[in-house]
Amino acid sequence: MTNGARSADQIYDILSQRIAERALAPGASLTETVLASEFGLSRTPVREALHRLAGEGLVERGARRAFFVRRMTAADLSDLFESLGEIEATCARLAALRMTEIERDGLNRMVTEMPRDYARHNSSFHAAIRAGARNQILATLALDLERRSLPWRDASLRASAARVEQSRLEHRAIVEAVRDGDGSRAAKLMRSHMAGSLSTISERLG
Amino acid sequence: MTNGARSADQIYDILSQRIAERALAPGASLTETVLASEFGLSRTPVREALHRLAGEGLVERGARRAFFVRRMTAADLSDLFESLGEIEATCARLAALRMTEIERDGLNRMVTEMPRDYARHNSSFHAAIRAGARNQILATLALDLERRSLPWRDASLRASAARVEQSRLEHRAIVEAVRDGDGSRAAKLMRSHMAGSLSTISERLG
DNA sequence: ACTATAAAATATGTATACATATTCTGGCTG
DNA sequence: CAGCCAGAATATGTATACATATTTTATAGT
Repeated sequence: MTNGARSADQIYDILSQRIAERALAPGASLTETVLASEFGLSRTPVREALHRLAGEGLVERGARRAFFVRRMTAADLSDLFESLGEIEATCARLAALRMTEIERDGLNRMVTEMPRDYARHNSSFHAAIRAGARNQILATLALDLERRSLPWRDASLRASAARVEQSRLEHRAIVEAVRDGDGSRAAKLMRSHMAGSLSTISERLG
Repeated sequence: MTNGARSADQIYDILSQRIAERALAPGASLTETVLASEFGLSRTPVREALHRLAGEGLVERGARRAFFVRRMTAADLSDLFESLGEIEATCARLAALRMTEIERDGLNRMVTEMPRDYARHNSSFHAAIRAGARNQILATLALDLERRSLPWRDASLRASAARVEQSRLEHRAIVEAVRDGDGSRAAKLMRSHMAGSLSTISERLG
């Protein structure tokens, strides 16, 4: 995620990360010339990075066509989180139909062991499901939406120990459905798992 | 779809359409300088359009980082069509849960009348379902994937009268499920409807 | 003839200057 | 004082020149 020979790619990665971490807050302005001098480059690669971010919905344009970090309404956020949940659910359904026995066993081992780093574990779990779905495009869409949703997640909720335990239980239930080859149950469980994991930030919507 | 004040947008629209119509065949090279002189513009807006097309997967890069119209393997096509089908199915499920009575009645009228222009009718039908799903992001994803799949559809199949009649029946069944508020049935029917409508071109994959 | 190597060709990557469009500001006018 | 019009300010849009990277081609040596 962090490399690309071209300066434009590096700028894209850096800005993308800053937005995800909210080092660049929603509504912050991103002007080509300012960024160019900050990075010690010309406007050209900065411009390319900004257009790319705009195409992915992380950045918007307003007066004087200036770029700024996207502000989202509650409805926008709801749509975004729901979309991500639906796509992950679709992947779970397909994974239930398509994973090999070996993959199913691996997935099962993953959720029965006690994870040390939950964030990492969670990421691996979802990656395994997406891989099991055998559809590169759906996997890419899920990753894009996830990145797009990062600046809007409620970090405090993620950290909660109770929430982590709850998530572990949900993961296990999903894996059980996958092992049974029960696609629609896997999808349903994944949908509600995502709905619970993703939570909007009610205050300061941008 | 055809307007945008900026030259870069116009170039994007034109190239996008040419690729969809296969006026630019898969594998055709798109060099910035050639296109620039063809459009009577400089490389800058052409460059922007090409990068945007590349980001959407219509165009790829190869030797010398040159751009060319994307070639797809059978597996790529299968993933693309499946993704589109799954997202439309998701929209159908949500529409079954969320459409108003008025919308359901409108949808029902749409599929009981005999359409004069089937392509137009089909497009309206899917648009209505997407609108009923009440999720702007899913709707946009569906439109993007549809545009991306256009160059690869088998036109001969679409024209078939038998196929049109079959589609009409499938539309009616979907509407029935939507009217019943039966989301999972609507999704299932939409999924198989899409699988039947979209067909890969086995010869000349690019 | 074949291989290695260096130079040319070719396409994009980047920098910079200028064009254009839109907002903001200030002063004029009613 | 309100409203409007002109011009400055500001940000992106476009054009063009130059840099860089990679592939092709030509050539020399064995």
